[in-house]
Amino acid sequence: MPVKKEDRRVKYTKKMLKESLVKLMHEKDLSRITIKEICEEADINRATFYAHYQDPYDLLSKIEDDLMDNVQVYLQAFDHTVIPRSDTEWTRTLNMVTNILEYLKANASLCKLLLNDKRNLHFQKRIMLLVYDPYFLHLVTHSDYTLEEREYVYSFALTGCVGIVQTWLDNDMAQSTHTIAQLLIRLFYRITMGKKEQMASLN
Amino acid sequence: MPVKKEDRRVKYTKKMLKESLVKLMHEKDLSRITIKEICEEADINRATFYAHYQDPYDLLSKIEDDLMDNVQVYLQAFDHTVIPRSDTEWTRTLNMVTNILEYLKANASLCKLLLNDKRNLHFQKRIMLLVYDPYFLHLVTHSDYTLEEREYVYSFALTGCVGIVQTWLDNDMAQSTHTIAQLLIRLFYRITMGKKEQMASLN
DNA sequence: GTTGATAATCAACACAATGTTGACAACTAA
DNA sequence: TTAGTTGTCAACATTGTGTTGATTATCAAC
Repeated sequence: MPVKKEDRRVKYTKKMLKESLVKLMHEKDLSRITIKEICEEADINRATFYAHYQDPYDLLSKIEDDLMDNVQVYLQAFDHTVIPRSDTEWTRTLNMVTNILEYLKANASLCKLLLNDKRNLHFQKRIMLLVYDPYFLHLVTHSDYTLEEREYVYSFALTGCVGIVQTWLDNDMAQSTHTIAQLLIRLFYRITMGKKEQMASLN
Repeated sequence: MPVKKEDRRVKYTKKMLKESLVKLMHEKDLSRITIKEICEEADINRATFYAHYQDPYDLLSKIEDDLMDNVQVYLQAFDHTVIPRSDTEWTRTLNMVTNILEYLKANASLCKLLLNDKRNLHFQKRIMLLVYDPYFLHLVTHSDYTLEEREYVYSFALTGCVGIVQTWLDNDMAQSTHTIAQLLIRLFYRITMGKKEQMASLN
């Protein structure tokens, strides 16, 4: 994102403030966290906070951006314009989704904070969109839904996936990433593809 | 909720504070709204605010409760333990969902505020649960999903429905409530029912 | 109606958080 | 090493918070 290289001090300040907010969010709700607290915890002057962020919500959104960037890495190698048809292609899709879930699991503490907040679906959807949005156009053109329906069907499938990941985190990731990845893909396609497209390999 | 009858003054105070918050939320984000502002707008002393609510978030949750109560009315007459099988039963289900959507449409201004906030899925899910939770047990026992899968499938379907309503509100309710209700029911059952249960009447 | 116990409202207070300034210090690139 | 730029911070005025005890409205019982 920042084109120009960041000052060493800025890097330090931002790192400290981010860590501080995450720590505080484990203790209490964001709405009860003050800028003063964040700065005291990070041992950074409050005025410096204002030099970089508007308020705690703004800071949180930057933490979200960081996580998004990391997830993005797993998608770089994945060609989104291919609708899986062969066994090999299904395996590739499954691997990609599994990798992302593995990443969420490895960073469970932060992810639960960001993804599992019942009052904050916004971020969850952003993550899902990262994965599925490039698919959309290709998928719907192969379905038997009417044009008007397609947007809603997509919305259903996308938000549905968010719901699964939320529940998985709620259950402390009791199921394997592979199991969840399979279920995610299976349900997503069960919805987005038309009847004629239902893949035997998914059932 | 309140067993005892409320003082006339209390009714007035709560009404004013709620209206005030809703008005302010049309202007700016909840995180930027202060208790002082709410009270000035409502012309109520700040100390009185504290006598009834903790903070603006608490007040908002009470506004949500009010809306929940209203939606609940549409469900009273509806028997949740029946899985629709006959045409008549499907029509009853469709009517119930349509009625709720009509209510949301009639209160679009408030509903968009509560339901369409991308950062607040919590309330949306509450509404959906109101409708579908009683169904759950009956539905999954008739599906071909494994026991482990059922919780996730349900979560997918429920959250998916939220996504559709959000999108509908985003589109300024361009489609008829009937169209959306049909799609909601169709997709919900397409997911929650097993293959063997797929109803011809829904396609 | 009048009354008296109960409960809600509010003005005023002490304190805590906010947002901004201008002076100083650290960083970078020449 | 140095000059110019940029980041940090102490201190200030302002605004918001949460609580108290005095005051007033409500309502049930008479």
